[in-house]
Amino acid sequence: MASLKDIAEKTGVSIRTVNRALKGDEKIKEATKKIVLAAAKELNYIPNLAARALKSGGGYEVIAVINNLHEMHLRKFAAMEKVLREKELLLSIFIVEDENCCEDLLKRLSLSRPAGAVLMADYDNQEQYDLIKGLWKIFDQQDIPCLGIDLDFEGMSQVILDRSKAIYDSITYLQQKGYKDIAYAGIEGAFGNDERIEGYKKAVKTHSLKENIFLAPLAVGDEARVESGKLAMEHFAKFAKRPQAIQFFTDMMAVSALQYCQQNGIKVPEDLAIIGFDNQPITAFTQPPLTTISQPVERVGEISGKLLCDLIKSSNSVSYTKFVDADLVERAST
Amino acid sequence: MASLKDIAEKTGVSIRTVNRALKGDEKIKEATKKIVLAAAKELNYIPNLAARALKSGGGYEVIAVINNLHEMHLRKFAAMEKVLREKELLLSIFIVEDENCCEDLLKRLSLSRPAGAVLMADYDNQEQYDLIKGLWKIFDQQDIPCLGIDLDFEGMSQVILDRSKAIYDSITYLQQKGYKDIAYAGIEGAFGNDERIEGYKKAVKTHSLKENIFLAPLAVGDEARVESGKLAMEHFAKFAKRPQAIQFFTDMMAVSALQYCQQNGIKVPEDLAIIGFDNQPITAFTQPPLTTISQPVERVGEISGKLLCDLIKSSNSVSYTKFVDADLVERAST
DNA sequence: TTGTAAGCGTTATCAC
DNA sequence: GTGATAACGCTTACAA
Repeated sequence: MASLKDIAEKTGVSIRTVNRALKGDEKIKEATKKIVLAAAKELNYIPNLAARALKSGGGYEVIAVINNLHEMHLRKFAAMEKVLREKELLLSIFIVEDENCCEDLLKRLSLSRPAGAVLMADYDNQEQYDLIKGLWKIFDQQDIPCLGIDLDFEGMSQVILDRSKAIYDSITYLQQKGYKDIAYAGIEGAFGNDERIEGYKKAVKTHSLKENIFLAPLAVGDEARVESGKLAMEHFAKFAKRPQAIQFFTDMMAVSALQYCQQNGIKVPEDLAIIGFDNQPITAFTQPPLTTISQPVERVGEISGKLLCDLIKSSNSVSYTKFVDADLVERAST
Repeated sequence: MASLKDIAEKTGVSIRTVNRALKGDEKIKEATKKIVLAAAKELNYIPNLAARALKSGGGYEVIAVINNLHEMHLRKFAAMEKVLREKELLLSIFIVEDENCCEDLLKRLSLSRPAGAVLMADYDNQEQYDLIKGLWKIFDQQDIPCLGIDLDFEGMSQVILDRSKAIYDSITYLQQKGYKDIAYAGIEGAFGNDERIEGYKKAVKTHSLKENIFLAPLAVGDEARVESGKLAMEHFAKFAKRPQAIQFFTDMMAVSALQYCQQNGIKVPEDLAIIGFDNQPITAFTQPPLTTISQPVERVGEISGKLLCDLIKSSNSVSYTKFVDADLVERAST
């Protein structure tokens, strides 16, 4: 593997001059520069980033911390990695397993000091929240620039999906389609539920609708989510008049509601319009295909990558918050 | 940021001794070691990987190459990362974007030379196949131990799901449940289709069944897979007697078939039993829940991690192939 | 058991 | 314009 030294020897100039030629910005005779560049090309010179990082003090990798494995996260990874790669940063992943994760992270950091970190972890309960906040504190203490995605620790830079606006928009969309009695079915205390309710209430107010909210109790896991969809449908069935449209907390709930409708002879969207949240792969293939709210994962990843690069470069401790808009994916359930 | 030098100064011993204490494996007085370790902890010492890599030339990380983003892969990552972490290896991801991936990889390798690599990329067509094989050749040329997961380049070490056995087992299961006319619906030329057919044919022979195979044309993407499920159902509908059970190439196809049945008044499993392949999250919640074949992602990840560690350690160029058994997940569709 | 010192490839400060 | 040379933090042969 050719180094500056090799090029220097080959061309007969000093290492410093080779360096100047390669960097391009410093004063150097055109002729020398040409010769050096030719030699560099011939020797297949590739700069050694480890050496560069050593000299300049900075690490050259970004740790992505993640606990809940979803395709969504991976796609954010992908978009982020693309941005980071351009800045010659590597993306390294750290998977949160259990309550030892803080120790694990410290151990991980003892293997290499990253230039920055992204917390993509999410939480379902207080314990997890505390745990993840602990991870952030470690980065903070170590002065490692850290960006949270869909996380809201005070003082941390973050990229957040604007759930409130997303729901406001979806309710508005339903209202414009002519639906009048529009309900929201969420999950008490789940991450992002409050923001959704906020958007719902705002839309209800703006369009002078009747507020109709059902909250299922918090429970973790896919099965629980499916169960909550059924719970919601059973709740609304108790009343004389069913709502004309329901915005669900999540696709899982919505899909489950769809099944309930199928089993109980409720026609979607004629009798009841349904909107999910997340745009999971299934939703395109349900019966009928589900209208849903799509988190723009690529955009989130890209923005996060860029923001993190800025944080790494600037290294002042200001924290930024960036909101990202969701997209409404219209399908046959509305 | 504390360095060996800082610890040395604080404790009054030489850098070399600090290094020995931290490494642990060399001869050193217990007392000295204790003092040094305490100081290291107090100073929050984190080794500088750049410096280490610079000196020793060798990397401390494993690159995972991936192109098609699926939750499955991520879960393999997770299990693998756990194994690697124990060996003080970092997991770094490299996402394959396009036909420039070979150049990109070379560039990536100029940033850090990894200790090993895992190719988790999969392919749908010849071009992709060639591209990914190109990536492997780069690792091979650079003498970087490389493990393929569900990939079969000659001379490369690999961990492979035993699809043939999986299908043999599922057909046998159907036969033992009393089904007689058991069909296989696959996709011509898709990765793993031949192995599935092999297992199917073997089972047909063993149990003296009637061979009944339908192959949809190859097309890429989820929607295409769903479409092929419908194609398969339409194919089988043409005959006087529908098969009693169908093993599908993939969950997507099976789910689509399930929908077809619902729309056409075919009762599952009474009129027709259906088995998928992959155990995707949806399958637990379809109507009825789908019996499917589960790739033991955790086991695959773990085995891969261990095998890769062995490859890195031994550094001889023998290549290993390890087959992993799939699990049958029995649900209500059979 | 511990210490000295060289060197990995780069960058940057000086002096020429 | 160009070239010595020191330094980044770590590893490792060689001394002591």
